[in-house]
Amino acid sequence: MTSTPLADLWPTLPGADVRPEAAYRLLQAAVESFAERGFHATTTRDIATAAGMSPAALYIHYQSKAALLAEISRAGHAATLALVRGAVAGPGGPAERMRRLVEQFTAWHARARTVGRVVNYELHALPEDAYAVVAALRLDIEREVSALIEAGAAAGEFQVAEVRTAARAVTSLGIDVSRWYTDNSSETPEELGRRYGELVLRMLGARV
Amino acid sequence: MTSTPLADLWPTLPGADVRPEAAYRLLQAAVESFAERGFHATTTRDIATAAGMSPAALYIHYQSKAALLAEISRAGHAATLALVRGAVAGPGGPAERMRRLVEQFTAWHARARTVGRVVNYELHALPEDAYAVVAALRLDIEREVSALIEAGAAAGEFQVAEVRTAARAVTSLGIDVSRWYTDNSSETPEELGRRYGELVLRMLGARV
DNA sequence: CTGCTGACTAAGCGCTTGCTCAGCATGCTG
DNA sequence: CAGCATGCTGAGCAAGCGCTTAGTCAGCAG
Repeated sequence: MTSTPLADLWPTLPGADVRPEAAYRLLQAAVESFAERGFHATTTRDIATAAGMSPAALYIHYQSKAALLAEISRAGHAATLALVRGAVAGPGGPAERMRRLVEQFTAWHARARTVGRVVNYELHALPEDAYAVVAALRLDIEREVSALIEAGAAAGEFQVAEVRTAARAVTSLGIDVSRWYTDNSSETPEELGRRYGELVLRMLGARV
Repeated sequence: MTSTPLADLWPTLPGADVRPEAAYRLLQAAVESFAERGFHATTTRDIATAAGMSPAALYIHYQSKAALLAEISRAGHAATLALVRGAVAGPGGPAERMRRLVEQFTAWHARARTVGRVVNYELHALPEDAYAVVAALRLDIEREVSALIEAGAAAGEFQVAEVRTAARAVTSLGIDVSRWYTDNSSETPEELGRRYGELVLRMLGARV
């Protein structure tokens, strides 16, 4: 069993209430298969079998294999954006907000690494229209981080030469966690989050 | 045309002298196809056509589609390890060596991003024996970075709470560059390298 | 010229893929 | 009870896959 794939993640999402239990099982099976083998190496038989059904059942709940990927990617990005906005909107100055953002962003990419892998590394397999939706969400995430760094620089809490580069580095660190984090990793997602929060604040020139 | 895929990279590698020109063209075509679409979404017809041959010609120079991937991955990892060792072996104290390492590591992942994508994101498609070879090289890379951070901490040049986590963050930042860097990126690979070098030194608590 | 070699192609084999469809069990409605 | 919708399966189709095979042809030694 992988740890906390989407059971805690999906139901709370706006517009992502996966109604029949069978559809949810298919979604879960697809996330795990796509994360492990990649979209193209996963067959519809893999997904259906993992969900305890025949291949034909998949097409009652989703239009195609690609539609499953699109739904996973959309909901995963929406969840990430919500997490980022929640952290930024909380109390405190830019440094405190940034620490919270990195802690949660990092912990999420460790805990929900299966979803994270699909979300970040299977973009190229998305149909064009689904990609457009997801690209807009990614831009929003980047803008939130950039705005926070800008605010910190303006307040004199951060010293950064280039806001865009710094923002890239911050999101990059978090995203890449979903690539390398495993069950065998010595740190819990929360520990890793705290340590990354510390590293990022120093990177941004905040007095820690 | 993508920028500097392997023309400048391959011939200098130990044990990777791709002799017949046709075999080299196939390798180049495979790198670009795997980077763009992924291993499983790339067909042998794609590769052969891009190299200006019929599908059957591929099997004269390589045993299988997977053998092509294995060769790309092996040589790419060997090149990265050589780059890391070169930077660490150079003159100066830990901070100076680390700056050089990050500058070159980052610039390489931007410049040779097609190779970088295959090397870092297609590991799961490798046959078991090829994976073992590559895993050993990756461990060597991680050890070089960890040792350098340890040396810096011992010399009082770095302040790090956890060496392993810091090493992960350093390599992670560089690797992820190959995911997001494009021809449209506003910074050159070298500019990006210098900026990342600065960020990493601050992250490690060095006085900059 | 002959005989041979190594790089290559046209054709296609056996298999797997994403997806479809006729049919069946179940449970709700009148 | 009939009538019908829902959720699902077994069987299988057309297309495309990695890879093989038989054969062509340029180049070169004798």
